[in-house]
Amino acid sequence: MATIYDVAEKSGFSAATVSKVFNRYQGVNAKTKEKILITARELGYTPTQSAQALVTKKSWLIGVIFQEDLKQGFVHPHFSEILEAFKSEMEKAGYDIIFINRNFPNQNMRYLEHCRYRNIDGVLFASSTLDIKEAIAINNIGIKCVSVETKYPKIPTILSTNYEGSFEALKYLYSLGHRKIGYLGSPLSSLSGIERFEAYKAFLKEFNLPYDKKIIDFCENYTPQEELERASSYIERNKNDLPTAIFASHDRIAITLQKTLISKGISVPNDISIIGFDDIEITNVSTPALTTVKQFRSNIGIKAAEIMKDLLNNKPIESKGIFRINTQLILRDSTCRARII
Amino acid sequence: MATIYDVAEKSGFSAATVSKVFNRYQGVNAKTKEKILITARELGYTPTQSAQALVTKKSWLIGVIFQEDLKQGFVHPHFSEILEAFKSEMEKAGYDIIFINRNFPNQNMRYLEHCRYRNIDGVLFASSTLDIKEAIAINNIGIKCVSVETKYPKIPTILSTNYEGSFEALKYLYSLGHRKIGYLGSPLSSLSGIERFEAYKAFLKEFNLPYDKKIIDFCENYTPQEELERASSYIERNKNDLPTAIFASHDRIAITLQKTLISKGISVPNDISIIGFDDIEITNVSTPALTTVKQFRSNIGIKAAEIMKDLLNNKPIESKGIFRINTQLILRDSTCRARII
DNA sequence: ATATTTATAGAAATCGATTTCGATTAGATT
DNA sequence: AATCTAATCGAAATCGATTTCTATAAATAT
Repeated sequence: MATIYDVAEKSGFSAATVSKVFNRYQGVNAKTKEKILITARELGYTPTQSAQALVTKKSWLIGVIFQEDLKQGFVHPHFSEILEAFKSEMEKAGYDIIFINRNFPNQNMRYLEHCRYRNIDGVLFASSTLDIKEAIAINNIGIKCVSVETKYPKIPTILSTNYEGSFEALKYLYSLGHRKIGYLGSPLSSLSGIERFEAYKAFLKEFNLPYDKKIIDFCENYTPQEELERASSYIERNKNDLPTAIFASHDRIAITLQKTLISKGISVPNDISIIGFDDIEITNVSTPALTTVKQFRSNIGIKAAEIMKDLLNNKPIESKGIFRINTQLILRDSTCRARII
Repeated sequence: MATIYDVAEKSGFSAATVSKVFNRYQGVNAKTKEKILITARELGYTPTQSAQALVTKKSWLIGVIFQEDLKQGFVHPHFSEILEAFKSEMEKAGYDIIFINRNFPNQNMRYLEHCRYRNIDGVLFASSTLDIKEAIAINNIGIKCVSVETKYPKIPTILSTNYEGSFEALKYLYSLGHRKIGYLGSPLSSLSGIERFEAYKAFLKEFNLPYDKKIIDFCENYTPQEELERASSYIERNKNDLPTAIFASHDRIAITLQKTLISKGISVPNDISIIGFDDIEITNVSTPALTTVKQFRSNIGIKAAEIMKDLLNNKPIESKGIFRINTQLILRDSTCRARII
């Protein structure tokens, strides 16, 4: 592999001048520049990041800390789309994405160490299980941090309008005549889970509907197995007096609920209307297609990238708090007017 | 950030000795080692990869060249799962994954240059649109290469048993009494597409069935729009004399076909049986659930990682040809016995 | 013709590691 | 006590870039 010295020698100039050409300094003669560029091409020379990083202290690397616990990684229908948009935006600015993990063989490397090892410029948190202390530690050594889904102190976070989106969905059910509306939801350990449930409680209050524990349930984690069990037990518990509508606070459990209902001979939406949250791909494939609150995942990723770039360029950002991305209620076939009893 | 010299100074030893401790040399006194390790911990020292790479010529970085054209990236249901398994295996061995892209702002960087820039140790090709020349060029500068889906000269490739899997699916349809079996498929530009269609042709020959152009069609690319158009025109063209079964050579078009049929009042599987290929998540959500040939994506990724590790360790590998991963026919609800006419 | 700017290029130090090879020391052997 | 060995450690070169500051040459002004 050709180095800067090879280019210097062959072109007849010094390494310093070659470097200047590649870093677009002014003060290099046009002919010199051209000659250097030509020999660089001839030799197939590209500056090496490792060597650059040593002196510039910049790796042009953005770490992503991903939910490792679910073993889903890229396959996660929500995060993967956010990440794709984030990656694409950051790449346009010259950054590469790398995944920060903790399974280093030689040493018991934690996230922080991995960041140091790679000289990471910035980190995107896309995990709901990361220890707060670890996030703070990473932020504290000067690495620029942005988060999606989870809020850490002093780290800007992008979130959908969970509250407003949920409220709108519930009002829609109300407008269809539903008065007994159940809730089956995400773990309350996640911020989104909390916000969506807050909306449910506020909705009940505003419309003078009773808070009925029997028709409210939560998962404790995001595993499909548990979701299936919760959906089954939910139906079992209420089989004699089912709600006419259920707000399921994320799509996968909504679909599971819907399938379980149908398998028990309960019609969706005729017997019971269902609204989910997320608008992941399968909502369109399920029968009936699921009415849901769409999250604009690309926008979340793009916004995260914008903030990250501002941080990296030391531009002032609006706040270190929460940035909201709008949601949208998507009407499909899993909801209809409540039957008059 | 603490450097090796900080550790050296504070511990009272030289940088050379500190380095030896971190690189598990023999020939360092146990007490010395302990003292150095302790001060390293106190100072929060982690060796910096950029500096290591400069002398060791090893980046511990594996590049992934991904299908950029579809703009799907991580969201791709097939590649993302392969990639997840590959990444996980490589990380266990101490490598990090990075995405090789071609949109560098400062220079018109191509894949090869990006690899040089990052000093990549190995590359996984997971793209069906990469120019062969670019792949060869990367391989030629000594970067270890492995590919999935697409075969490049001298680069080991992992592929599912497309032929056998397709053949088995077709034989299954035959065993259900189907004699007029259509084919709606992937672009013939992809190796998988070719192999699946080869199986179809061989099947027709072996069972003495006619090759009927009217019930055979291919997409030219993988866009959902085109798939919808093809599915519609396929049905339109054959509406007076539909096949009793169709082998759709990837799941998404199978689902599209199925939905289109149902929307026209044609029952799946009663009027027409459908088998797909891939077993992506949505096959289970669609109604009826899709019978399909499952690809073991994790196994593909794991195998790719194994070969990559062997290459990186300069172990001899079995071949530079194609490694096959078995498929499995998954029976669901989109197939049934042909009606007796 | 001389003095003064202005452009341009390079010498050398530096970044943070690794690695070779020689120096030193302690321990064993005679 | 002298010699030899083995263990341990460090000086210094090196990797491939960047960046500062100085030197030189050319252009301009006096």
